[in-house]
Amino acid sequence: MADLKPGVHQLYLRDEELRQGIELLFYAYRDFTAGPDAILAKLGFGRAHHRVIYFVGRYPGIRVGELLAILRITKQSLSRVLGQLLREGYVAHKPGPTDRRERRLELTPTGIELERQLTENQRARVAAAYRAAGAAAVEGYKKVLLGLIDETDRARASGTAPPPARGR
Amino acid sequence: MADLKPGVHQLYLRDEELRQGIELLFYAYRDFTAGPDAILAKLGFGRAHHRVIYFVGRYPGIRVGELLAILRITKQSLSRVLGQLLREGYVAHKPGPTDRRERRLELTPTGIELERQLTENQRARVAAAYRAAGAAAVEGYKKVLLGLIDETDRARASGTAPPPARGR
DNA sequence: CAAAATATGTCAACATGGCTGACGTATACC
DNA sequence: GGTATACGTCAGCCATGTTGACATATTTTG
Repeated sequence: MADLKPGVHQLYLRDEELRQGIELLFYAYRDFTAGPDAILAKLGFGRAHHRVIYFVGRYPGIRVGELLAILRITKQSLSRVLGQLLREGYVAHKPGPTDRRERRLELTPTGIELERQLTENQRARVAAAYRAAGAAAVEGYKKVLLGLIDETDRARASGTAPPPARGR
Repeated sequence: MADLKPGVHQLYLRDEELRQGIELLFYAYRDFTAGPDAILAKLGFGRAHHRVIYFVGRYPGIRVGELLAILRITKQSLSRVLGQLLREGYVAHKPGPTDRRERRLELTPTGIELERQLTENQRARVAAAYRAAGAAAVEGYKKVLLGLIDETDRARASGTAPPPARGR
């Protein structure tokens, strides 16, 4: 019963370590989305609306196709929420400057206000976690998360890619 | 156009920094769940089934109520997926050792095999990210994620809490 | 022991947000 | 002038969350 072989022991540690990495992500995401969800529910919106508002706010002038690539959902799914946001005046669109087939999206003042309110919640949570963990930990956090992201999207996620709506 | 006031500049950096922290979580979660989702789809299961299988595998003998607390969903929602998993032979239950109202859940051999298959995908992803980032970064990753989790669940998420199904 | 509390399940109805497939329109490009 | 592209829409399906009400078995408590 004593003295497990080191190989076995290491395997156990490794599994525990990896499972913890998995679970932390689950719990963090679960709690991270809870705040905005509550605000959205009052407006008759859902998490999908938040994502659209967030990224349109983040990249004003973004094209529909770029939004689809970021969210990784179908245009029909996007259409439902984006249509609502357009009709209810949170998002506006105008034709692209050179290619008039494009719809360049941006937040209206109402949309900006909602975005601020929603994201403030998450920003505060991240800020608190950063403060508690320290600058070195933050670097590690970013490094590991970046490694979890599909290689094709790492540039975008790390902010080293040019913003989507460059050619305005 | 030159020389922004330091206050303004810092505010900008801070916002960028926090937004990046938010987005990394979004992208990582998006890509992290994609692999298992594909496997599950073939079996007619969804992400919810994975979560149940995962945590039952993680804590054999877990009670239904504990599972609800971890997942933060209603018993009706859980019932749907758990019922399927029970009927299709991935999960089994037996009465609690002292309190026979309880249903202690565990994976069947079939369930264990599916769990392995699903989680292996994520374990590999985490392992690769850990390897690429280094041990120090991993510490930071854990520290920050832990700070993002509701305080009530930090002990559980960090593995410092006793496993739910202790009294077997 | 009877009553209350607890652990769990179930039925029914509804909302959100994914998906596929098919088809339509406007604009750009060769 | 024909093809490709950016985007939209209609219709229907599925997974998974919700609320509310009620049922059953078992434990705890006065």
